[in-house]
Amino acid sequence: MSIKERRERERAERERLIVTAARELAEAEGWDAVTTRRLAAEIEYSQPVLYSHFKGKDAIMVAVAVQGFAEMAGELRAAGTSAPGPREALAAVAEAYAAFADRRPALYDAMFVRAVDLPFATPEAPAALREAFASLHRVIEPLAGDEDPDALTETFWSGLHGLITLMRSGRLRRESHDRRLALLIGHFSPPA
Amino acid sequence: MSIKERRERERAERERLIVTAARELAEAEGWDAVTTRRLAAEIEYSQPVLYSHFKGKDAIMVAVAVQGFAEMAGELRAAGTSAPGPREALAAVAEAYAAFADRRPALYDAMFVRAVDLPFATPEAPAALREAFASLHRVIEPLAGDEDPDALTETFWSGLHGLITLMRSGRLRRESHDRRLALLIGHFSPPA
DNA sequence: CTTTCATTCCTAGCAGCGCTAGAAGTAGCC
DNA sequence: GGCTACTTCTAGCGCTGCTAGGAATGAAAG
Repeated sequence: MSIKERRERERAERERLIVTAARELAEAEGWDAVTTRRLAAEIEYSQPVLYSHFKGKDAIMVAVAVQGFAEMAGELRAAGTSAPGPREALAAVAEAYAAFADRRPALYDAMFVRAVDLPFATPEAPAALREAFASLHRVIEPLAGDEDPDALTETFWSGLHGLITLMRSGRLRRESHDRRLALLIGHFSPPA
Repeated sequence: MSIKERRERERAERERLIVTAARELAEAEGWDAVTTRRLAAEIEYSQPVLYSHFKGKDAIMVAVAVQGFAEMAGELRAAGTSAPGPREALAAVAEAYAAFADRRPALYDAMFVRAVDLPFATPEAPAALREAFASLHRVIEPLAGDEDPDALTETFWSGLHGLITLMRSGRLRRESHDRRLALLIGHFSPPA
């Protein structure tokens, strides 16, 4: 049995290598630069090897996205707990979200813009994704009043996502990002 | 001179034909189906003809997007004027925006998701685009209070855009769209 | 009416893409 | 050492956006 185990270990190792290479290539040059040929060269195997691990290029992007969810969940969680009041907590999590998107644009793309073969608003969604959403939910809920906390969280999230994607595509000026973010936060916080 | 004029007229006609064909193909089957070969076949000319009118495929998408801005501007303007109060006006325009995006997903994509070779937050932006934005601005301004109306409009717009894109990519459940939209509107309206 | 010339347009092809069939090589087992 | 099963590679398919170079067209000149 030990031979088989070793092989499975090596296989898993190579799978990690693929995901890491894809992520690094995407972060360095964008997802358009991540072609199956480039990726194969990077891991020093031939192209078809990729397809013995993943169904296709999209599946590789999904794997990268899942890594991203885990990281984001950690950062949002940290941001949410170290705040004095509910209003500050919301601001901290929102800013952490925006900072993550800004620091890891390619990762954010894989998570929220490109890959779609991923269950989102269901219990089958990846645990890390549900956890990241929960961090948002946790800081929204105390401010929900008589409103539906789930829908409110989704709405606030949409606001963040819109700010980020429109800014990144050059449709919103970067200079006024902080002002817009503050406005969004303000409009989802109690009236002072 | 008349011969040259006739030719220019025919050329302009063919250019319209290209844009229309691209738009119809995109709306029927999505932008992935709009290949230069498909498009050339649709207008019954060879591929290179497209490149004598447009720099590339992206430029064709930009032309389609500009058409979209004009239509959206008209619809938003109409929605904004036929409302009794400022709160209702905001709701009407927001719903018109969401309805447009829902009815013409491919067009919305060209306008706000894909094509990027287009000046946005500057005076050089297409007139129709600035007009569409102005319709949003017009209904936000009365509700701005002491806040910056420009930044507030951009923030509200981001909220709409986020709702739409996240829903369309399957990341938000369609059933609760109305509830989210109402929450967004409510949080940018006076406290009752 | 024919020839010249400029313009328009098409055929053919390049380099790249995601993906896959089938051959070649490698490793474990008897 | 020889057989078997698995792994990995080479080669290629059909597609993409885009372009060079030649063929056809039609207006102007003799």
